[in-house]
Amino acid sequence: MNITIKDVARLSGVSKGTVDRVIHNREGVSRKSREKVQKVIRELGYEPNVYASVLASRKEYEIAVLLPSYKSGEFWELAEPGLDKAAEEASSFNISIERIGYDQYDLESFKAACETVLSAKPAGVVMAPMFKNETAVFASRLQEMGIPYVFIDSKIEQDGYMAYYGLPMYQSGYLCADLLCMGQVPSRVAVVRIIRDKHRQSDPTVTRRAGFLDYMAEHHPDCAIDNVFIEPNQPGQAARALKEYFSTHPDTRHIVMFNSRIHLIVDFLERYGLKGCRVIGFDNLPANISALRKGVVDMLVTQHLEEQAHNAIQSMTDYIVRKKLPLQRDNFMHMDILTRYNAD
Amino acid sequence: MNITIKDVARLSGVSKGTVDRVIHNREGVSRKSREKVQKVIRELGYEPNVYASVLASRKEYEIAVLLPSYKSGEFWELAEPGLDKAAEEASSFNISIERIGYDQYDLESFKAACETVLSAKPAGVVMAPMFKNETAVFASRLQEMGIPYVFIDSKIEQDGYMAYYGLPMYQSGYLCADLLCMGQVPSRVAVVRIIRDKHRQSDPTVTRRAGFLDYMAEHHPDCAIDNVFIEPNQPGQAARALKEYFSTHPDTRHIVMFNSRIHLIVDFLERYGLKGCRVIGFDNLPANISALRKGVVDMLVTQHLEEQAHNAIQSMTDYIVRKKLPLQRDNFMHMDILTRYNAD
DNA sequence: TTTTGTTCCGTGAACGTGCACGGTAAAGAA
DNA sequence: TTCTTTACCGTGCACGTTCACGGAACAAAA
Repeated sequence: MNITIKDVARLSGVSKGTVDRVIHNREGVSRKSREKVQKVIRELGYEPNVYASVLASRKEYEIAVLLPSYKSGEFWELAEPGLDKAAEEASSFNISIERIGYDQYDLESFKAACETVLSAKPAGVVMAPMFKNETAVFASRLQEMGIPYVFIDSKIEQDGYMAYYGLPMYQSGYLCADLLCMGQVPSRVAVVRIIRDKHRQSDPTVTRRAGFLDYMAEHHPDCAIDNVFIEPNQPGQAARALKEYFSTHPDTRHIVMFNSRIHLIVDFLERYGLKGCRVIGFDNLPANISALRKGVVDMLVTQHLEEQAHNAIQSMTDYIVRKKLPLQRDNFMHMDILTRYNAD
Repeated sequence: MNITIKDVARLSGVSKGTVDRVIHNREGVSRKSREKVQKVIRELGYEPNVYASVLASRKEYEIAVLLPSYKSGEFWELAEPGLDKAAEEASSFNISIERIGYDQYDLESFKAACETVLSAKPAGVVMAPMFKNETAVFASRLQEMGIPYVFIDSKIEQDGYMAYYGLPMYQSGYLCADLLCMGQVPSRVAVVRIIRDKHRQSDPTVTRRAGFLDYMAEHHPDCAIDNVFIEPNQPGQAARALKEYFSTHPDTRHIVMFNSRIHLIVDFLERYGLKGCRVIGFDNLPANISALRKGVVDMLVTQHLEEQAHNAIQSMTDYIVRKKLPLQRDNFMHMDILTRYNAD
């Protein structure tokens, strides 16, 4: 039924050992034999049996996953289920998943994490580029060592990555603006931002905000866009900042936040009781979902981080096991709109 | 490293042949040996190596997929990518996917398809129940023959199915109503329906409509709900029916359709040029997406049919290969909201 | 007693691949 | 000539299963 290495060997007039050498690009084969074998492989459309291969080779591989560490309920936790699932699938190929975390606000910790990864000499790396420059440096070092890597969430403008799985950030901002304006065109929008993010070099939310602002400029150029800065680590500060803002702009009825922390302002919204207010945030954190259910937040635009992680690792195992590159290098995944009625 | 059948055999004081017999519930093992082996397997946490197993067994399995046949661009075509993907994954386990189509409006063709499936004696069946009663009959016959089956899209109230992958129909109607009313509360809504569907016994859209009507009754009891019936096979008839409706109700500004055919009314909408109209439909057919892009349709509530198909087959192969039942029997998958800005 | 049957169980050859090992032939060196 | 080196290549075991085959032990029948 299926073509085996033996068939290839027979038709090439060599032994399966030689065919094996050709398949794995090992030395010890004459030019003539190599070409003949390659020809037969092409003609027969021979594909090695992955399972026999895994069974026979006792090699163990390691994929390093380099993502920001997180506290429970934070954005990056959403990747966890995808990593788990992928880890289970990969384990049957003798591939293990090694997770390395770092503080996404501390460049030094990122550098240290990179060193850890490099010294482990993994078979592949999955990462999210939080620091633009340092990621570029790290990427080129990986390339030198011949280690393939894939990006998730966002990517840096650079060649050499094997794949990218993420969502179109710009469009997500654009979409958010469209949803915000649906049915009731605002005259004034409050954009709540995190102070610490003001000076970050590479923040996906920057692109997202650009999409938002472009939509507003195109469709509702007269609408005023106000920034309200809050401090995530000081509970209560957010409420105060917002209270101050609303005391000077009592007619604002539209609020957005471009990062995953819309839940930080639910306390304020609940207590202050702004009615008829439309609130839109991003990402399906448990806290955000419950705000949605309560009706404090109207909509969430979400991505499937767990799917991104899963696909990333899957493409990596596919490469390790059968040297197959993914069909597309850049994979933009769909974004979902969540309301209280489809938050499940 | 890993526990093999040999380890189990050694510790049970029998040969690997006997262990194999125990694992596969074959006869020819004394009660004593069987219990001893089972005990050792439990204690060691032994799990058979799937790949060695597939390699050694030259058995071929077949999964029958029983879905309505479709023309290009119709709803059921959306399952195709998921079936393809699953077929490829399954093929490495010597499992092939056999697709059997039937006319979803013709009971006899469904019965014939069922017979085809039964006579093929597949290892498992994946199906969508279009005809309630006949599906129940078919299901019980499968059960007699010991063939497991899973439902996608919708299910019948009956025990014995292995799994179900679908979306919460009722909630999707509820959600649709919420989206329709967002920002601009309607006084009158036009529900466009297919004449042929009026007398169907089991139509998912019935449940969907119920969710919609409940929402409207709860939130906007004064809103009028009008039915407009159209005939899908007579192009032009839809436009005429709608024109007639709008001549008597010129103030209607909200239109919904609960099946996947919102694209049938784009011609009318474009030509008639109703402005400020909010139009919501279901399912991401290419024609619907393009209507979304054109701005004729405002929103689509969609399910991931291809994911449902994929999961269904995957759970079936998992059962065939390693006798593992899915974690959950009923799997409600998420519904997406699509606007022109996240239709990708 | 021998024969036949039954129940239980072990043996060993596959499945398709990877890889260590060793062997052969040709060419060059002594 | 004989020995060494080099380049190439085949052989055979291992991976963890499955399953056909046949053997052992015992009981029942002749």
